[in-house]
Amino acid sequence: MEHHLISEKTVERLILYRRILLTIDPEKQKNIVSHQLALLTGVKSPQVRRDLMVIGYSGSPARGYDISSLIESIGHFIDAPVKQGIALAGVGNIGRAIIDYFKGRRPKLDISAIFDIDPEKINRVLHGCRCYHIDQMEAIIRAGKIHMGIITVPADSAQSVAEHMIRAGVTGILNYAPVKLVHPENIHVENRDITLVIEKVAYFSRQVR
Amino acid sequence: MEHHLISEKTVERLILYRRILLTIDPEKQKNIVSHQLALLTGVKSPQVRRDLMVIGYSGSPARGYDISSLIESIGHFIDAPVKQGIALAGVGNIGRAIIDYFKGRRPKLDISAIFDIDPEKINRVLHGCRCYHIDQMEAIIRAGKIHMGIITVPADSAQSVAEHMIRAGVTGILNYAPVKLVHPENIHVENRDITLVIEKVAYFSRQVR
DNA sequence: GTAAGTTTGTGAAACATTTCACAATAGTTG
DNA sequence: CAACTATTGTGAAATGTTTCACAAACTTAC
Ligand SMILES: NC(=O)c1ccc[n+]([C@@H]2O[C@H](COP(=O)([O-])OP(=O)(O)OC[C@H]3O[C@@H](n4cnc5c(N)ncnc54)[C@H](O)[C@@H]3O)[C@@H](O)[C@H]2O)c1
Ligand SMILES: NC(=O)c1ccc[n+]([C@@H]2O[C@H](COP(=O)([O-])OP(=O)(O)OC[C@H]3O[C@@H](n4cnc5c(N)ncnc54)[C@H](O)[C@@H]3O)[C@@H](O)[C@H]2O)c1
Repeated sequence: MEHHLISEKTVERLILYRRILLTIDPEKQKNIVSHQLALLTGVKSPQVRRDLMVIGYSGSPARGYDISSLIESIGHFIDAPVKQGIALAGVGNIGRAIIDYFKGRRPKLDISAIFDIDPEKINRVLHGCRCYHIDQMEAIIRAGKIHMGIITVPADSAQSVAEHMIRAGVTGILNYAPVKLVHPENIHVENRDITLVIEKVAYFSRQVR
Repeated sequence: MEHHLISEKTVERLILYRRILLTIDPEKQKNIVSHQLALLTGVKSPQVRRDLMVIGYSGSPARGYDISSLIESIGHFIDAPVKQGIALAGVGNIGRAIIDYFKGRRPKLDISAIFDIDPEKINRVLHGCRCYHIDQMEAIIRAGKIHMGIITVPADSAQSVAEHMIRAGVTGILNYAPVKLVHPENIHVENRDITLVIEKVAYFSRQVR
């Protein structure tokens, strides 16, 4: 299978398509046409067709796409072949919200190791996940063959936590701290800076009027 | 003033530039060259220059940009002329994390009205903000001339909450619920879907190896 | 005061992504 | 089974974004 030249945007949309397709009752509807999937996801229909072309999925003219096999094809493309563990550092407000919310939501992904420095949290089990001291992180990530990390520590610890994660073999990081992480360019880093996005939406809310 | 043709990406970067510039001690450094700002923010230097060109800010050859006047120029461009109120609906895990975290962080932006349906929360003051029943939202948004909303309610209430917000005059929405909101196209909607971004980073973490 | 050394500002090129538009194709109907 | 309809798959165009590359401009040093 040949997936390297696929854009981030396409990956995001594929994930979105699957999410929407999963909400459709398979008893009620077996097929979907590009125009309807477009409507449900807020993209244009040629875009939907192009994205599905990218993963080599073919529909049928005049009948559209078979929902269940499309879900499966997207899964083949997007999902890990086996369950993939995720490490999370910083069990504070957002850290806890994410752990709580994400638990059990994607069958192939699991926040399987969480870390903090607060003695109150260490060794306690939160949402079914035991919290370890950050000093144990490298060893546990290595042992668990974990390749993705979520950073929800305060800004001034984020770079150091990222370096430990990368040293232990993490290749994808989701960073909630409002700092630009310095990292090797082969590491995928996604920043979710809440202050930044609030400012952005505030800006556009004023342009619109 | 002429700002309509400015791209979302440029706006995001401008906000980022300002954030970084604000961390520089004005006693120690008065000027900055595009190359350094690029390094600190992780973009390329021609991109920095182009972005500043877009807002009509000029530097000086051989000396770069004056940090304090650049901060001010970005502020002129990005910030509301007066303090702008923000409404937040759904005072649960992420809702509370955002309220708590954002309080006082941007001088021109204030989460000034929060809403829920849980009787335990209504009329209580959380992080200095009184929580009202969602039924009062339209009236309060209208009265407060609020133009931006944050949605952190469960997925099945998100569309209805969005419609109330829009009806009351909101033109920009930051949506954390994992649903595609249906909305008039002049409304700016930004989706922050945590499950989606976790899946995305997990995907790329596997491509990288 | 001029030469050397930087850095900006920006047209133009390169690259990326989206959208158009239509031939090919499958299904449906009489 | 032929005509009609609807939808796919996809080259090509359009649009959007980033990067290059270099003249013009300012600073510094001698
Ligand atoms: N809450 C939000 O909505 C929000 C929004 C934007 C950004 N952020 C960012 O996310 C991060 C966390 O925010 P929060 O509100 O959850 O903060 P928080 O203070 O509630 O949680 C931080 C947690 O990290 C732990 N910690 C501190 N240093 C650590 C280290 N070196 N290693 C491991 N754990 C460590 C603390 O003990 C605490 O449990 C911060 O960087 C913050 O800027 C939060
Ligand atoms: N916690 C996360 O990390 C996370 C991640 C991704 C998405 N989300 C999404 O964010 C939303 C909130 O998540 P959460 O974890 O904070 O959930 P939560 O259950 O902790 O909070 C939801 C809050 O909304 C209130 N609410 C319910 N219906 C309402 C209505 N009609 N009007 C106003 N308030 C109402 C509830 O009383 C509760 O206080 C959900 O849509 C969830 O899917 C959360």
